[in-house]
Amino acid sequence: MSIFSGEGNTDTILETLLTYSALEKSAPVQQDADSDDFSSDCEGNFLDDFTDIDSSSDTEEIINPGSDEESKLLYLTKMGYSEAEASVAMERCGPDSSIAELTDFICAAQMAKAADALFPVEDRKPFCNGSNYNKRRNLSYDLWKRKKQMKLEKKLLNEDDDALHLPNPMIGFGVPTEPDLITQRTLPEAAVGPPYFYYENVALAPKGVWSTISRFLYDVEPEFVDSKFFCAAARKRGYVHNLPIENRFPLLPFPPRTIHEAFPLTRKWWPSWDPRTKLNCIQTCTASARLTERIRKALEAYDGEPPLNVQKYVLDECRKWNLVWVGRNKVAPLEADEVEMLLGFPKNHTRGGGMSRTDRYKSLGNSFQVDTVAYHLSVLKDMFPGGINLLSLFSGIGGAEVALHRLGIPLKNVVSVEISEVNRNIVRGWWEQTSQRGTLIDIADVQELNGDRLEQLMSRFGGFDLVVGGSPCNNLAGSNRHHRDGLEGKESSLFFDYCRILDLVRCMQRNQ
DNA sequence: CACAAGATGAGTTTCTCT
DNA sequence: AGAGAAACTCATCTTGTG
Repeated sequence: MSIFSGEGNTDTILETLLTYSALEKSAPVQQDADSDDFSSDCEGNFLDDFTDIDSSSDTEEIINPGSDEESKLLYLTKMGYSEAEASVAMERCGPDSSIAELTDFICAAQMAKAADALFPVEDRKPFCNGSNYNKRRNLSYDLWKRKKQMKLEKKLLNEDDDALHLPNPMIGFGVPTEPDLITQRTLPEAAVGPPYFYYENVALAPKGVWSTISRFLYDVEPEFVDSKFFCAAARKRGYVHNLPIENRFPLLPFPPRTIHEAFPLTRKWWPSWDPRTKLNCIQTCTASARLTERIRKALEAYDGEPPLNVQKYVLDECRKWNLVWVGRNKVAPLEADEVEMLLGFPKNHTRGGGMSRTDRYKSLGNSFQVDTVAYHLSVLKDMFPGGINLLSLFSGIGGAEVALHRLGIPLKNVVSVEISEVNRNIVRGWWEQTSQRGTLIDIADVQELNGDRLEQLMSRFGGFDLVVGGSPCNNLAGSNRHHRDGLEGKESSLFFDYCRILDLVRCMQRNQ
């Protein structure tokens, strides 16, 4: 079994990583904080380190004892990498590879297999070779053994990263409506700004994804928050940021927090057997007219309450498609402007500008919940009374910009990177409509934002105060039947561009 | 071509019931 | 506790229509 599972995107990721590590600073993936630049001084340390390692303990195969290869192997294992990882890396990178190249390779490999890191043992197929009696006799034993092994691994895994378990209730360090509030945390030293950064993605990503994200973002513990504590719709998201968490304040007025408050007219038609008070997560697709018609017909056949099986069918569909009651036996999907309101955007924010109805739902479904994000960003208001310079990656329809604006934090200079032209139009339109006095620069492709371009922008603005980004979730989201490939997926791997750019900004800002 | 509708589960967490 | 059921999820691909 190869560490690279053959998905074509790993090359690109590797490339990104290599440019990223070429910055000659401590890579955030690096586990040992004490070795800042191991590529230059590791050579001298080889033999010293070599002596105090018990080389016979866990080596399965000895390759040329005393050779350069083995020294590297030991060095890597001492750095905390497994022996398997180290030897694969050496095999792939060749005998003359430096330690830096090897660690780069390993971290790319770890990343590439993050999704299936759950059960790293090779496929056990207890009866792969035909059908003899003995094998059949062993079947139940094998199954039992396998089950036991799985249980054990699960247990180990759980104990291993229980720091990344989703909190229940999902309130992160706190939300305005709940009493439990954490106001103190200690950030890893490497994470302390400037600039401040704020990264977002779906909370329910495949296993291992969030620990990878956290590892790449200076080991900052993600804050998992469900936006149902801020509005009438659920939205479970993880946020990794280095902002202070004391003295946060919410946007006012509070948005409606139940379906009935948000849509008072639905109350009249809401059947008693539909217990929902919150909507589910707003997604990118919406129910068709024909589905609502099917539901109407299913209900029409009954005078009073429909039988339980019909209730269940209707409720399941309502939950799946976020339908609300708009008439007798009539359900309907949310209108786009209603979604805008739920997510905290101004009405008609996504209207016009070349947006089709489908586009509108898609852009909204991919966006921030403004009140949630604003609550986290609110701490910036007192710190930057004169306004901030913002670097906004994967801006979408400008959730971060809207949040800061609604908080009353002036936007001095905003560099916004967004691939979709209609989305850029939306943000541009909003920018002009709200009479912003700062400068908005939009860039289509993150790849365009290389060191030179950043240097040019930063010298013009004097650096960035905040780097915001919610990288694509396509390959992480549960709704994706086809390519839920994890962080190495085609779109979701852009996360590593967020890291690359954030790192560049931090590095340049520090050296100015 | 643009747009809309319909078909397409799995992976995880959370709830429920012994 | 723990096994099984239920609930939930920032989606993609193909087809139809104008």
